[in-house]
Amino acid sequence: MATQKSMEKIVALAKTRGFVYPGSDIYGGLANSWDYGPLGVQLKNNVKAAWWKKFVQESPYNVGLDAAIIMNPRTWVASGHVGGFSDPLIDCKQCKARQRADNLVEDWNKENGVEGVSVEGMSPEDMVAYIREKNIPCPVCGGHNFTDIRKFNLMFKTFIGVTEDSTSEVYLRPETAQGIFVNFANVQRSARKKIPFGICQIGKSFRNEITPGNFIFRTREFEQMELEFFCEPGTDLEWFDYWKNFCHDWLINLGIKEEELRTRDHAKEELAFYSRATTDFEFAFPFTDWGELWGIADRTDYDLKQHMEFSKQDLQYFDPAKNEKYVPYVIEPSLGADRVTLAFLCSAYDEEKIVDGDKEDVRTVLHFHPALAPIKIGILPLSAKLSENCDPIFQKLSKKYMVEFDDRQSIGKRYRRQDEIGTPYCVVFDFDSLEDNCVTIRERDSMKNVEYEPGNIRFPIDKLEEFFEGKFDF
RNA sequence: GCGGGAUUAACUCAGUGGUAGAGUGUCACCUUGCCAAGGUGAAAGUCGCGAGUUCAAGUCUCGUAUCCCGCUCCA
Repeated sequence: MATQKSMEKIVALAKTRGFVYPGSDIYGGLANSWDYGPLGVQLKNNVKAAWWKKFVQESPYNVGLDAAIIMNPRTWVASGHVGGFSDPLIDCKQCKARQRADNLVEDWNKENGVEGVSVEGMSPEDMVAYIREKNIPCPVCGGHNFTDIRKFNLMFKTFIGVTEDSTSEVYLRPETAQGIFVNFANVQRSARKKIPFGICQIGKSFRNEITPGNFIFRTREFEQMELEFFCEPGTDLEWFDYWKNFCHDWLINLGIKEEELRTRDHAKEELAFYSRATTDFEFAFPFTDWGELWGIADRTDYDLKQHMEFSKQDLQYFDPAKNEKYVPYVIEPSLGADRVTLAFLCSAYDEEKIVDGDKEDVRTVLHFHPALAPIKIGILPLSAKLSENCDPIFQKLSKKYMVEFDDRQSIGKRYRRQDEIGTPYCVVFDFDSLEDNCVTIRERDSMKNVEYEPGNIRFPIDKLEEFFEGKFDF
């Protein structure tokens, strides 16, 4: 019987066991920055490797890319981030509520049946003037006393070169996607790809979010795993469904449960300006009902067309079969590496009640898919007297797997510790091992010893590599 | 940016003006022969920071920093 999981417990476990620490901890932290500890980096690397394997290595369509974080600033003009990646925020002086001025105007227009007035073209000054002119009230308290509009650009700015003059101003990328779009022609040509094909990238992105939070769910510095899949216009909706299913299967095969996952199609009004269709996979995070996990968007030919216009380069694809040129459509499944790592952590977390006679006990266990488990095998001598006998086993297995040796305290306590960090197998060297050169292998999920052959739980030490072969594949 | 809360050992917290505490964890030694919490001992805190009041401040006052939660927002 599982007890309830809570974010506090998961965050506490993450810190005590070394998955995730608060960033800059000894200086009192830095808001919403987090550092991955020894187990966390393993876990996240495993998540990224599992994604790369399915989306690049095993894919007949996709290839990989690793583009620079700092790009030519004109990229962000073309993509619309310089102009549009900021929110015009306005505060009500009376009740202190903050809202987006454009939403305020739009909502008021809709309610009052005003048509033909587009907020899109308004400058912040225009919006303030419009709000004053129409006497638009604060939707929270009804007041009319607003501050001026402040624009928060969500892109981090920095400077190239040693002097901070505006000619060398650059941005940290707010999404990895643009690094793919600007390399579309390079990749297509050099990898000799025919449409349909995709380009995958894992990398850091930076957004000056107004409100980050919820542990590593939303941070200002985060890692994305994105695929931009280029296809012929008109086939985009088919491919949209194809990748939707592909993403779904990836999550399920790695242990996310169906009931923790749902899809949500964006309504027409909600769609970003570049998108024709968007579906989110949402995960049942403990801190909220559902949180966005994986956004799959049909970006049409918007991005490539923008870059064609701003760079004056021809990014059309020549289809030799049809003997025609076109700008491909793009399907973009975009996944946050930190976010999905958190989802796997939450999904794996469990507290099991163990009843043994009149003794009752709770075991905290992370039921990671073996491919994701940070430590694959715990190597445990039954008694500390046998520690040295484990050396050859450690040497052999550590060549292939991330293993951990532990001889502290009682064997039961060590099993619990390995359960708590999600180690799927423990190899135990006992006193009989000295005689028969065999060990027992204990399995995390069953808490039972694995049988080598029916009726026999003793494993020859020289057969261990054979046993573990393929056990951690995905 | 606004509002609220918090800040004492690695963690969770107790401590209402008079010598800095507990549990868990960690480490050492012993014990432990297959599913945690047996023994002995140890390390570990200028009580977020700075002023003030007082014979005396973790405790009262003021300021300040940081974190957390909520709101606005999320390409």
